[in-house]
Amino acid sequence: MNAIFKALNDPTRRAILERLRAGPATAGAIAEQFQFSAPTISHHLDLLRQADLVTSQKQGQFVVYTLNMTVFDELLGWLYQFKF
Amino acid sequence: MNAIFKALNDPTRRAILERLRAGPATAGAIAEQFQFSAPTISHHLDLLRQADLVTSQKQGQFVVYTLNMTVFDELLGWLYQFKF
DNA sequence: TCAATGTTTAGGAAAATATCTAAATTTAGA
DNA sequence: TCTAAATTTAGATATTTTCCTAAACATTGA
Repeated sequence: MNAIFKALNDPTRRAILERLRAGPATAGAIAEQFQFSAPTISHHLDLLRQADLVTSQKQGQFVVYTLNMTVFDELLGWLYQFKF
Repeated sequence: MNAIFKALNDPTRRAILERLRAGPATAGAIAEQFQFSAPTISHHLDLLRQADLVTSQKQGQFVVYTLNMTVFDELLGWLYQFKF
């Protein structure tokens, strides 16, 4: 839970998640959309992966990142305790 | 949105929210449940209030904090974009 | 009015975070 | 095999965050 909220507590990382809604993308393609350096984006992706919000698969020299929806269920479960 | 995720990115603050599920409580009553000093808890409550996750009313020398559920809807809305 | 109680504000120290550049690693392809 | 491209790792710095103690503020009630 800690890792999830930590990962979500950054506008760039949330924007990356929103980008991945459109489908998987390579680290480079993701980095292009932001003004930050590739290492900075790589670090953000690492935090998202630590929270299991994304998965990554190496494809040749590329690394493809994919949104992992299952973690959102855990988050929704936490939030719903406040609704009822 | 930023303020909400910032407020939720701390285990003590999340515990405070869970405490308030049981009903409103004074700053002092909340502080008693944790090992931290009163000023520290006061600061956490301030961040929760900035995110509008709680409201506060002064009642005499006490300040009563109440969970504000309406913000959770905003959060749920953000999360649901990933589900569909 | 004065002392006690509840809470917040101020100021500061230690730890965590976000960012950068430079360097290392891995793979593709000439 | 060598070079170029994609990505990550390492190391450094600036900012933010969390926590503390001391002080200030506000309210109650003797």
